[in-house]
Amino acid sequence: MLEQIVEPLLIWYEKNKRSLPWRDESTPYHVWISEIMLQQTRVEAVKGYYARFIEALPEIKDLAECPEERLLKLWEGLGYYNRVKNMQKAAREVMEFYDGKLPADYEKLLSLSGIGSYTAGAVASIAYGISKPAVDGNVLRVITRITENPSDILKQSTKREMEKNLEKIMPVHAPGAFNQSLMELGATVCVPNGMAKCECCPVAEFCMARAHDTVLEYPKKAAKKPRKIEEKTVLIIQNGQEFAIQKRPESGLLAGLYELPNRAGYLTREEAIRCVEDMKLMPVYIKEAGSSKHIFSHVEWHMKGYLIKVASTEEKQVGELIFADKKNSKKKYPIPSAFSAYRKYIEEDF
DNA sequence: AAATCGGGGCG
DNA sequence: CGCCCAGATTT
Repeated sequence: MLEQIVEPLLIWYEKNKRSLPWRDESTPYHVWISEIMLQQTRVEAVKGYYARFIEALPEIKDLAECPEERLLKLWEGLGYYNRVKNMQKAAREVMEFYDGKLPADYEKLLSLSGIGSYTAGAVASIAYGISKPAVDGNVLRVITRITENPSDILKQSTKREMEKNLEKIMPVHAPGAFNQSLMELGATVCVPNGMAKCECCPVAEFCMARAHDTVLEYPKKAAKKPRKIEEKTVLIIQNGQEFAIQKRPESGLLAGLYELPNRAGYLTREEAIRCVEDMKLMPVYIKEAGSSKHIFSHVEWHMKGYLIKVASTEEKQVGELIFADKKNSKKKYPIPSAFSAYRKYIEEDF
């Protein structure tokens, strides 16, 4: 039954596919980089990062050898930073075990760091013409609508089932185009939030949800839990033309990136001053620097800031703190956008 | 199976 | 403000 969608989708895709940077030269490396960047990230957001990344690191070898600081800087703002760390780890595995070339084998791809069933399927099918599905959120939405499948698409079991079923109908002559046609349809026609453009859909005649007018009910998803809220006090510590930053832990949220010094909870002025003194610095001025909020997937930071000037010191490093120059710090240190509300205090024009 | 891990765009 | 995005890994 579902097999009926294959030919219409391939024909539709050939005529309607968007021109995207990573479709110009679908080398395995290019497909890989784009697929990792596109995980949980919109096409429009990826475009700029992709071009810059390929230019900076044109080959797997370059990625394998890139210093972490530079790598994180190339990724700054894309989020999910483990993606790029795993990618480098995989690049090193490829250099060591596969002669610097991504293996043309689904299981071997799957074994590399950061490559799960979706990315393995995407690289295998698009770059190597291997007949494996690539099931992402688009595909889950499209197929559950066509088949009126009531399964919760957030469950791993649903995704596995979908992969099993799609594998049966994969066209061996064009697996990459077929996978991309499903994603393209999901991204441009069978879009989420009740905005589906069924009048443009090449497979509308096969769509059960369309027939029964239940498109709005799919895909089914379990309700998600509310985010945890964390209150923080951000300290903008100024030493002449320098300000203090520190490196975050190597694991967990925003691992390995740089941040403004901060403490849990909302501190009073006195507590903030005391806090800076405990860093072996001498505060000479304090002013409130406003509130801000940053929302992550599963936690919210509610922040209040203090701008604190300290008595001049020549030290560049005081305990955990690094005093960075206003001019070059922006180029050098990856500082996530969670702190963007306070960025103005630490940049040149302030 | 559930929790963790970013950031931005859009209704 | 909540939803969703060409998901993977850890617990």
